[in-house]
Amino acid sequence: MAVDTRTLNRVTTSQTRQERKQRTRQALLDAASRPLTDRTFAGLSLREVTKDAGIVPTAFYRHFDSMDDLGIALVERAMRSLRTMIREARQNPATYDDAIRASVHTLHTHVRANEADFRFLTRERYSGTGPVQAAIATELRLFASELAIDLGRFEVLSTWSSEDLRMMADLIVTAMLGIVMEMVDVRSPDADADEEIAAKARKQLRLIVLGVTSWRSR
Amino acid sequence: MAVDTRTLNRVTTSQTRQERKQRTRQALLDAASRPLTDRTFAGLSLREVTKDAGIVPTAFYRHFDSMDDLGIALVERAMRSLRTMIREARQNPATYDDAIRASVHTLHTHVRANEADFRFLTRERYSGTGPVQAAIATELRLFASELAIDLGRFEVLSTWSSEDLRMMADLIVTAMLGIVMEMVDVRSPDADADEEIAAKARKQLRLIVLGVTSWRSR
DNA sequence: CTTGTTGGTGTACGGCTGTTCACTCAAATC
DNA sequence: GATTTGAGTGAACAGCCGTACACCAACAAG
Repeated sequence: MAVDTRTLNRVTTSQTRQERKQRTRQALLDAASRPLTDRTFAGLSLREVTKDAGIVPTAFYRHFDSMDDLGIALVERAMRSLRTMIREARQNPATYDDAIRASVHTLHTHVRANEADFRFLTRERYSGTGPVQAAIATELRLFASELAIDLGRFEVLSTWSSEDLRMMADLIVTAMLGIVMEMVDVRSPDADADEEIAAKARKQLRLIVLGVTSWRSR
Repeated sequence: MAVDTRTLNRVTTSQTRQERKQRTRQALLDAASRPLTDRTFAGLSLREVTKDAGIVPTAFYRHFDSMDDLGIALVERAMRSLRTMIREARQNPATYDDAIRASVHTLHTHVRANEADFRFLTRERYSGTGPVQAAIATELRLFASELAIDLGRFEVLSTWSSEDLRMMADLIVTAMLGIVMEMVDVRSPDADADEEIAAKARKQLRLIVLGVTSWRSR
């Protein structure tokens, strides 16, 4: 279970100081990620994390100021997953129905490939107040803004006010985060259950997009 | 800050045993509710709650088997708030646009009147695994089912499959829980900010409803 | 080759945690 | 009026928590 970094470091000779430090830093992040499947970040203890990372509690401070500091590092890592996904989804600006199909497929693939990151984001998003939640809120707001800009590029939406575009983007983000939660909370994820959730996602997006076509602003 | 139940009980003479027990039970629930503004339920300790309730830690077990048990009692209390709201909203089966306006108004009023309950529900909903989250998930699923049935009574939706109705109900519930989160997370809630959020809620619902009118199932 | 830097160690502390146990004493029951 | 019941008490426990401190040993820089 617990990775013995000391042994690991001893056998792998001739590594620069920076390499070693980065390696244990990663070990700390990994050790913190693992239990988040069934517990909140707030429920982690510094001692537990350091033990799993294979270092002594006091050595923690060589890498992070506090657990909150580590938490923010986790947010950044998870957001990198999300941004990678968005970049891929942005590649194919097809028609609406194609875009929906492609987007949901991209979402599904990335969520399954980076379950831990997405679970972390969606779970921690609402869990009370704290630096971690603040960081997530900021990133997600930024993300919704970018989506609003993307939406504005569609012809039907070219006349919409930025406020309305933002409203629509928020609805989409909220709905899709709900979908992510469902995917990530399935106990034994099989292809059938996944397809069912994906179908639901497509329908919800289709419902929203259909609303757009018959929208008359104010 | 901390209510001294002992003193309180001493001055108020001649109370039956049941009354006294219920009174401290309530004190425990209240003491548990208070810190939930800025912390997760999982972050509460038995000792802290009993201290705030004015009893000794060991007396806790006279009322609840565990903190999780208390948590479930909190869920039940919060769901009573939600159900009261729904019952009121169900009273006025007006046309779509009126229904949206009335529903959002009802939502806004009840959330502001029972902030603690709604904050608890929306916050705890996603926070990891546990009996509390399971209880919330069950109640919310039940709630979405009822909404799906209500939706089916509208003429435009009479031909929809129950599966599609459920999909739509889930979208509405998710979107409105997002709205509740926004309301409940505003630091200093003034009328203007509230109206802005309410306007957003109305638009999102309108967008969804508009989608319905131009929906062609499969 | 010497010296300074630094990631990791081990001990120790005070404080908080859930739970046990034997107890009191007032209300409820007989 | 005597007896039972049960909510609340208070001391004690083993265990975990974050963090301060002095120390070591290996790498980096001079």
